[in-house]
Amino acid sequence: MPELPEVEVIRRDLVPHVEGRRIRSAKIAESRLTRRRGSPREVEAALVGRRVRALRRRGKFFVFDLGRDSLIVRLGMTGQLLWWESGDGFCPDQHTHAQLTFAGGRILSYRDIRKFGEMFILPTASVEQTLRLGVEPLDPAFTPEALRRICRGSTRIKSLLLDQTKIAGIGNIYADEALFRAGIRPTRRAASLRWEEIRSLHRSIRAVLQAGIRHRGSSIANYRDPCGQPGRFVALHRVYHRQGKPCLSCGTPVRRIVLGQRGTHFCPTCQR
DNA sequence: AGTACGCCCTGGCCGC
DNA sequence: TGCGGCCAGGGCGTAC
Repeated sequence: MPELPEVEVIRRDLVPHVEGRRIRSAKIAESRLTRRRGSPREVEAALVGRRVRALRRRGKFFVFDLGRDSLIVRLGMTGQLLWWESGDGFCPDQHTHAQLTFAGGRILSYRDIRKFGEMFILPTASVEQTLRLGVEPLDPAFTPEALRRICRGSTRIKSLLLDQTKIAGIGNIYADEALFRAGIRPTRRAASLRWEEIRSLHRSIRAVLQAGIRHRGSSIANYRDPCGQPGRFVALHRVYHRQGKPCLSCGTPVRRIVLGQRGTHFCPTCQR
């Protein structure tokens, strides 16, 4: 399940390969991929012959800047971007739904078992307004004050962390991990957080995302980097998928509840 | 405005 | 061994 850290790791791995390189051919074999906007043929046509000027990230989205247009890719639950060339072992299978061949012959494949991901073209100038994403949590603009402004209303703090229009890039894993590190129960109403708790949560969000990047992401099931390698951060999870196991701080069994249709993990002793 | 629920989709797992 | 049924869950649409 790629969240901000996984997308950032993939982006950094791909930048030296794709930036400045021209797309020689494009094949999109699964029409579901382009469901948000355009058709596979239209997306292919917008890609062929274009040069990747920059590869950026916005929340959980990749933004391939092609000049006037940008290619937007979101991995959903099981999407993978794989960088390879013929002869190095990778073999496209029935889950490989798109393939971009770059000048020089190397290939960027999009593989996605559950097809929750998507791929579409936007005019570069309208990317920001179309994606409608909140603040980047690793950007200097994300201050404790900014978090406090977001923490309004009666929504539960975990649901708020998952709301991409408020903060971009946090998913289920990093939300649970950030709340544990901040000692805040996921069911707390956002507006009830005290200033000290907001500052602590702000620190925790940034720390957990940076740790995720440092350890090359969390591989629960399907996450792989562009070379097919899993991330290591899962070994450092303190609550996520640890239900029933002792809390690493106090020994209380980690509890799992469902909140906003999401599995939610927390320590009932450490998180108040 | 917040929350619940169904939908998309498939592999993995459980029970029989 | 095999098969039906359920579950995971990001984001979106719909309903209350």
